[in-house]
Amino acid sequence: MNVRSEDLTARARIRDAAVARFGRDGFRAPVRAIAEDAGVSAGLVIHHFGSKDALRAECDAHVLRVIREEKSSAIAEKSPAETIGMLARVQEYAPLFAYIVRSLMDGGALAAHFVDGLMDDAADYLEAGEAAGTVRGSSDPRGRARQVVAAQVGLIVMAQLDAAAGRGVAPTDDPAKAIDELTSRTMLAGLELYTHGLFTDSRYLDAYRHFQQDKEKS
Amino acid sequence: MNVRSEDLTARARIRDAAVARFGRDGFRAPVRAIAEDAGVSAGLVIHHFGSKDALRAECDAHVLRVIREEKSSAIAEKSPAETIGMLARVQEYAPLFAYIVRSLMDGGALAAHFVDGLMDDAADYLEAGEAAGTVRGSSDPRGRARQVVAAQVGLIVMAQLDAAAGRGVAPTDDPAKAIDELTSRTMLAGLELYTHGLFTDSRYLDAYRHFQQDKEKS
DNA sequence: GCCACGGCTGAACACACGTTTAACGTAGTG
DNA sequence: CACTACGTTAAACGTGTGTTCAGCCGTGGC
Repeated sequence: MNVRSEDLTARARIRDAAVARFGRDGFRAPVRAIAEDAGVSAGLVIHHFGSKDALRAECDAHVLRVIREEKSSAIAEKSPAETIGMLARVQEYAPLFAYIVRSLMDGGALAAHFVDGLMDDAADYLEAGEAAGTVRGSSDPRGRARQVVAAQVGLIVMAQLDAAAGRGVAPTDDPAKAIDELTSRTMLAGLELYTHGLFTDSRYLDAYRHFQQDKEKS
Repeated sequence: MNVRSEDLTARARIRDAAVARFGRDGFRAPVRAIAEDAGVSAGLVIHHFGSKDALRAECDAHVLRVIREEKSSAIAEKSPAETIGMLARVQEYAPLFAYIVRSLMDGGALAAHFVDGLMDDAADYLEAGEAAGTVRGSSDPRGRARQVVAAQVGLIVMAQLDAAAGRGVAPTDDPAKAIDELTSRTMLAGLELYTHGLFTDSRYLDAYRHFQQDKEKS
């Protein structure tokens, strides 16, 4: 955690450099750039990992491992929003967050695992909320968890887009600042939405339920 | 719209082939593949557009143009969900949708414009709903629109991730089917969320409001 | 009929990468 | 000391890919 890069074995230094590079520049970042960051030759990178793809797989595994450690170390009373916010806020984890965002937008395997984890967390958290009486019941808890996580994922992707269009900070550049911008811009609306809902009555919901029933009959 | 590819000028054929290829395989698709799809040589692609990047810019412009036409031709009474659903359902527009999704995950400039458009639509739609009494008031209409669009964007991205992980259909492969899968899996939960909200009371919202007030004082 | 021109092609070029290879140095071991 | 093993490097290799080039072909104008 708090070891200096000098203390790490070359293999670990390459891995960390790769995570940082991939996070900042995306997965098209050249092996040579990663090697330079780690202070080694490009050949050594291949020597240790076999190929660039294998290096990326190792990065995936490493990121996933750190996430799991972080998760298990924190008692499971955190909300998914806090999980994300925490990951981004702690400056030490900024490279990890950037890497995850990249993986998200690349459609990588890690991203699928990551959102699965987010959904599990969200489902647990919502269930706990139900038990505590702060969260409403749902006829589709899994779908609701997906919905909640999707909103977070979408906000991150949109923040990345805004940054590419010259507005705001990219989550892959300065995760902490990006998350701050993001929450300050949508937190109020989001909480209002989650507190009062969007519609004034249940006619849309009823309409969909009837539509579903008709569908089953046919 | 309904012209056969034979009738199009080579330039237009290349453009259409590029949109389709980019949508299916992503922007790393080789120029030669696009050329082959269009039945021309790779050189001609460059001859007409100057460079691959310029070709992509042209594709962006074209997609944006078609979207605008489609939008203006439809009276502005459609919900954002319907806009997306319609885009994907109409099989003719499937390549466009795939292209947009790719642009979304690539962080392209088009994607930023596209979500801007979605947000404008959502804001209009919600405002109309407010006027009609079916949608609640909001203290941050813009933020709410962003929130609603983010949920949609997130669901699309997550569908793409699921497909990459071997679950479900990729929006870039079969947009119509992917959207169907997606709605069947989250529509009920989403409508419940938008109808009743997530929380049983306003304590989270109140807490955030107080937090904001305290922040302003200091 | 001939000329010019623009659409078009196939081959060649240039470059950026991932990967391979041969060699070097150094630490540990008999 | 010799020898092996391993971490490491610089240079070379091969390939995929964007782009350029020289020329072909058909069409319209004089």
